[in-house]
Amino acid sequence: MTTIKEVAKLAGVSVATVSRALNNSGYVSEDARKKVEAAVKELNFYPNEVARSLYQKKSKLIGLLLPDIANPFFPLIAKGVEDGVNQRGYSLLLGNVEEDIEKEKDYLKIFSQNNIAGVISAVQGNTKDFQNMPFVLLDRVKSDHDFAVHSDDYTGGMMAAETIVARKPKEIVIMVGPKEVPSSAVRLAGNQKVLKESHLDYQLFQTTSFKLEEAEETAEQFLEKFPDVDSVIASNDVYAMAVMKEALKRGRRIPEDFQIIGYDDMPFSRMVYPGLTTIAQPAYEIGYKGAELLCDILEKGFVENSRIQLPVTLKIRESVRKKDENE
Amino acid sequence: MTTIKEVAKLAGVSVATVSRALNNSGYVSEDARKKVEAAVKELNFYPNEVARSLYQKKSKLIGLLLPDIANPFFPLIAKGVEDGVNQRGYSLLLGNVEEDIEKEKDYLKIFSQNNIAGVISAVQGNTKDFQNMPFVLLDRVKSDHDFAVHSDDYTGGMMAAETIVARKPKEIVIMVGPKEVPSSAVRLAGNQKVLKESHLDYQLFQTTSFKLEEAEETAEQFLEKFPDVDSVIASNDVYAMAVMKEALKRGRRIPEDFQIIGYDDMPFSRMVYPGLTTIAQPAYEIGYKGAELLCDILEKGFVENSRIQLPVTLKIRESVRKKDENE
DNA sequence: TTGAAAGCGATACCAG
DNA sequence: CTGGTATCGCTTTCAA
Repeated sequence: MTTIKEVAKLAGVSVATVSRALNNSGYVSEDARKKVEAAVKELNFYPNEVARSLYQKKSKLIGLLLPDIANPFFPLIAKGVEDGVNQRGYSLLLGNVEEDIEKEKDYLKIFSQNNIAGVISAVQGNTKDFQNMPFVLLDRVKSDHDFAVHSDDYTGGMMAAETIVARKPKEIVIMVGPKEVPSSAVRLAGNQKVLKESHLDYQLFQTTSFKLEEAEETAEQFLEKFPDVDSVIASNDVYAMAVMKEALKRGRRIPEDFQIIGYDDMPFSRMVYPGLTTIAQPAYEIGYKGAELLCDILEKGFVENSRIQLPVTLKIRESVRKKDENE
Repeated sequence: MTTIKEVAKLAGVSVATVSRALNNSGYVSEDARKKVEAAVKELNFYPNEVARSLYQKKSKLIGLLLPDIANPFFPLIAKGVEDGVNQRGYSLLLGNVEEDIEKEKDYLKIFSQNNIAGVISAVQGNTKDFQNMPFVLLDRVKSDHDFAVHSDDYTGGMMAAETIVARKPKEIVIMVGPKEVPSSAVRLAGNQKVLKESHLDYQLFQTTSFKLEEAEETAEQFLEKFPDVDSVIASNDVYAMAVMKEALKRGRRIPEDFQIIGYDDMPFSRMVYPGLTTIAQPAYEIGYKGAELLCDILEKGFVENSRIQLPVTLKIRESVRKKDENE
């Protein structure tokens, strides 16, 4: 790697001048600038970020904390975050923490050791651990005063329930996401509001995780417990797909005598047969907006909207019946 | 952040002694060591990686280049890589390059600017661009002398074909992955060897991408071109699922009059109905082994096996017919 | 407008 | 065994 010193020598100026020319800071004569530019080009020079970061006490790196990169919802978020931070000249240090508090702390330490500029987290850990690092929370957001980007879970919950209500449900079961995940509770509230207003009965099935590995077993338990359920509001698309498969295996016809709606709209939800009806969260946008929000905080030091809520959309596919036109 | 200087002051020794104590390098008296440890604990000190990295010209970061993090095969690889490098004290700088040469170059530059220790890449770019960075290639491996971890594509190709051959195929079509991806050609060779030895006819359908977004359109074209195909060897699971859905939409019954085998065994392949029969690549292990290989190179400077080939396994699910027992 | 020099925080050489 | 100091590559005073 060539250094600023070599550039200075070739250009016949001091390293200070090179630095100023490169950063457009302070005065640099047109003549000096040209000489520097020529030298930079000739030597194919690009600055060492580590040295810059040491002096500035701030790197061009942003830490990304994810609960489970194998869950297809998060790669999309990651992609959005990556594009967002790249746009502003930052790169990502990856931290897949698997809902493990210790691992999260380890990563936060590593981030800090690397003079990270900020953290973007989709993990519902203790924000106290972030210490002085600026951070933005994604998706799983506590309802306090943090900077955050999330989607409209309450409306999403209502939309899911309305979709079912409008389709002659006989026996409704709501599959509720893990208690620790704040958005689960909000979605449930949305579900319940609609169901109560429609005076429809429903039952609850509490899950303990969003983990891929547990989906199939949970789906089995679910249908074991509610063998006659005909309308399911699932906790997310992964679990909806598992339930759908289990129902199909048991000979239920979808959507004729078994209908189901998921949540998230993963890339695969439209690729299965029958296509999964679901509430689409704008995962990529959540990531992208989160990145923008953090970069704004980092650069401007303040920000107009510290909480960004993104709309969800209903994707009707084949896993629910035709709408009851009499409604 | 507290620095080594503050630790030295509190411990009543020099920074040099603190450094030696922390790194177990050089001589440190028991007494001095204790004082340092006490001070470290009291101040909750941990070393700044940026400073260390500047001096050593090598950070504890490893760059990870991925073609498409939204493709469910790669998050698994990423998880394996992450666990593998974590184990050895490294962290990951993420680079999702989307099969874009320029983006790959940009990332390589960023990696270099951050004194990256090495690169793990699942992208088939030009290894010349890696310059002096040690690197390990995953999965999509050119057949030259690079360090690499990949799975046994030839055997995988044979297994896929054998699976079809043993199940009374009527009209076979092989969906061939993108020409630029080396493993596609190897798998095809494996397919063809088996098919030729069985004296079975087959047709080829060339795809141009592994991208999720193009799967559905490709699946449509595929069935448009081969409306009567009854046995498909797909290029990967994503495309297999898309074809499966398209076939189901067209009223084909799976597996009675349409059978299909995929490649990869993504997490979702077993969660769809009917379950997708496929050749499982050990994605997590590929990542993990790749990480180990790179760390060995970095630490030992050499390595016994520079190319690691992992076995693939056949996962029979419901998307193919019962085996013809007369074979 | 320029350059010399003092950091940033850690490592490692070398003299004591 | 220990501590002073040069060094890594870059930024930023400050004096000229």
